[in-house]
Amino acid sequence: MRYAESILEMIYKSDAHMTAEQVFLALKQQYPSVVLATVYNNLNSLYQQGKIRKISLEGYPDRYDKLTRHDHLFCRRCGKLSDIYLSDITGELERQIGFSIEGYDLKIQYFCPQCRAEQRESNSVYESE
Amino acid sequence: MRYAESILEMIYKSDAHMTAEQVFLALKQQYPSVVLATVYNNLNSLYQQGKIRKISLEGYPDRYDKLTRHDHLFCRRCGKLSDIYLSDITGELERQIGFSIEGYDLKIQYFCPQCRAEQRESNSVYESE
DNA sequence: TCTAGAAATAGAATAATTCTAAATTGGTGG
DNA sequence: CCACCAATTTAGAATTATTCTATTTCTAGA
Repeated sequence: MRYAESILEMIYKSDAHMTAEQVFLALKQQYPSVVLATVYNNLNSLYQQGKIRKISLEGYPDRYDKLTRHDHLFCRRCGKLSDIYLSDITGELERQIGFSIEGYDLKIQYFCPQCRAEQRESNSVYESE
Repeated sequence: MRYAESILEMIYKSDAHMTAEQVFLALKQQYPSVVLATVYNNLNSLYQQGKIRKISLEGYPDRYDKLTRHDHLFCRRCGKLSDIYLSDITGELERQIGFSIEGYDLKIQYFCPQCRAEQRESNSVYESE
């Protein structure tokens, strides 16, 4: 795992929700010989060890994220993902469920301001269902 | 949208978190001429109209689900997805965030009892990190 | 009945991810 | 210092899910 440390650091320093491809491109700057499959190997291994998060978004490639507690806003229209810091509900969940959990992903669906505006526009012309 | 009603009904009657492929196979029983692309078209259109949920799981194809409020338990090891009924926190989220949302997906990561057992087994032989 | 628009079909294309096999690396004991 | 082993990386093929394009079929209204 020659690259695991660099990848981990990269993910923790950024809040860009990087895809494997993006991690690959960034890593390539430092290690030009690295290939995409290696990045996938490393990311999967880090994920399995529970050192990073993996975020699946419908219609977009998987993204990797730090474990640092935070939640996500996901725009249903343009797919934009942003961080939002809400209080940690792990304890509450465990109490309700009755056993311990590894964590949770809270993805809040909304329409970002921009998409909201564009939607209003199109509605004013044709009244869609 | 000849099939939209059937698909919607199928999703609402089942709690199997069906993939597009599974919906396709089930629909084929009734309409042998239907093709997978049509199922994708219908599912996407239903999703865009906000009539069904789409669940993305890392490493598995997308699944479709009813809107009926419920949350998910996702086994980090075997990928099994099960429903869990926790109280609706939409109002609370909106209050914390300050604007209205379309909904939310709460995916709780855990190790299911079976995987928990298997993990204990392997740990008893080799102490892994 | 004719026409237009919407949806379905067929199958090719794309994109993300995994897999396989071979080469490389790093560490260990002789 | 060398040989060996296991783990990792590399290269590129393969797989899988999903979308796209072009063509055909369907349906409702003129």
